[in-house]
Amino acid sequence: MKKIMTETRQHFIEEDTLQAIFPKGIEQFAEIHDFEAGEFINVEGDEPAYLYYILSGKVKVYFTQSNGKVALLHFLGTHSFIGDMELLEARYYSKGIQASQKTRCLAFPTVHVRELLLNDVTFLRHLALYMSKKIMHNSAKMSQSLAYPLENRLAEFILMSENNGIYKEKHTEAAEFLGVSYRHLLHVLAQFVERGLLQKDGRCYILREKSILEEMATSIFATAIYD
Amino acid sequence: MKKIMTETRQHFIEEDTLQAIFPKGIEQFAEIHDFEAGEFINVEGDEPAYLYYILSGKVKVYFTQSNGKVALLHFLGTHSFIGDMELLEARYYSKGIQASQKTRCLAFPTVHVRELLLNDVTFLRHLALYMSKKIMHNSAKMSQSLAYPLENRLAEFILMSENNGIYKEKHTEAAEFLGVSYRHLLHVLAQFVERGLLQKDGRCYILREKSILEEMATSIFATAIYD
DNA sequence: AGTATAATAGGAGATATCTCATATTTTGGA
DNA sequence: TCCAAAATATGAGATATCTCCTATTATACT
Repeated sequence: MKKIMTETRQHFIEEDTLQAIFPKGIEQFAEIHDFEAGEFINVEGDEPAYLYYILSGKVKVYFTQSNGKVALLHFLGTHSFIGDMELLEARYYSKGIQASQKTRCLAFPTVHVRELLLNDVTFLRHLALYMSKKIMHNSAKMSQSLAYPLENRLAEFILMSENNGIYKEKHTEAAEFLGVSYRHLLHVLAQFVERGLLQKDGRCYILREKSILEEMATSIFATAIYD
Repeated sequence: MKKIMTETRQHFIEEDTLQAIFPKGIEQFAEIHDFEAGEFINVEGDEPAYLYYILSGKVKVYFTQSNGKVALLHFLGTHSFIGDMELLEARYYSKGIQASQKTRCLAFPTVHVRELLLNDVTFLRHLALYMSKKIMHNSAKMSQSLAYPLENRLAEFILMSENNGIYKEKHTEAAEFLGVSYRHLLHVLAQFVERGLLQKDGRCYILREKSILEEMATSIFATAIYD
């Protein structure tokens, strides 16, 4: 992880969008953290020291279940918060957060900004709105996703996690995330290869027919409620 | 729907829990609305005129999908909000809300309380916390639910929607909610009857072995993350 | 380096679930 | 009152998905 220093930092913090979200006076605490793909932003169980706001990139959220299996819970992209729940109520068990691509975040040290943020009406309003959108997005997704076979959900997952045309998630994690057996995931992946959508290259897969994958994936959301 | 008048009203509004959520000065706008089972609290698409806070009972949230099918989205119980998203941002398309049992709500006319609530730090904090819990609950549920066959999810659904030991949801709606085909739902229901868990009585089902149903249902949440 | 553990890979049979087809009954208006 | 639409029921065959099994690599730890 790399922290960016003053001049460049000012540049980001003065963005209009950020003015509309974060209160005056928070600039002095703002840092900018850059993470490489694969780097851990937070280790599961650790009290996160920062409230992050994603400026660019994408991260994965992990959680270890009681049976010891690690489950990929979801992805977060630009304009998402990390550590928002812990900011609201410290007792929450934090999850593992890993950068899935090169990711740049605004980072506020929790101890310094908690008071300020939790007493700022604009920030709280934004946070509530952010969460309400997330809830709607989740429930729309959930109700739809049950209705489609793995083929469609896998297409979406591949597009979500691909980098530069290369898909290389661990099958064990993908299976957990998609809620299917490892065996069946392999089966459908093999079908994709057979149909020429993917090309296997060692342990990775090269996306050969992105447009078809997109078509299969978007059919899930053709009837989705919210964007 | 019945509105409750002054003396009784005061009684509810002075509850400690409510003091901790809603700002001073809101009492003058507070109303108490009672709904009978089956009564509609909000008609889909109507701008809800009230922000509701459920004091007791249970409601169902409906949504009409683009294909015209009506889907049961979820249930809300005590301490839940109705109309919170619309309070935050009016443009949201409201859903249909129907009382599933006798339900009593605190009701605040949106036009009168929006300003007050959206500028109250305590309320916003509570709302954000409420939403963050909902998010966690949803995602825990989603990740778990995919992993279990209909048998378990149906057991949970029956317990959730049963009243006085009688289950009488429409099969079409239940199938939508559970994300399975109508045919399969009937199949599993028939199994339940055959095993003596339910007893068919005309168009209703009588719960015969609630403890077994509970066991099947809770097995879903044995490894759940949050309560 | 060597060994245990996790990840990859694929076969085969069992289940869960879907689709389609068809008949009957309810229900909500014209 | 009657009709069209929706809900209930059930059968049969097709698919999706699971479980169990067995091998073969990677990976991590000693």
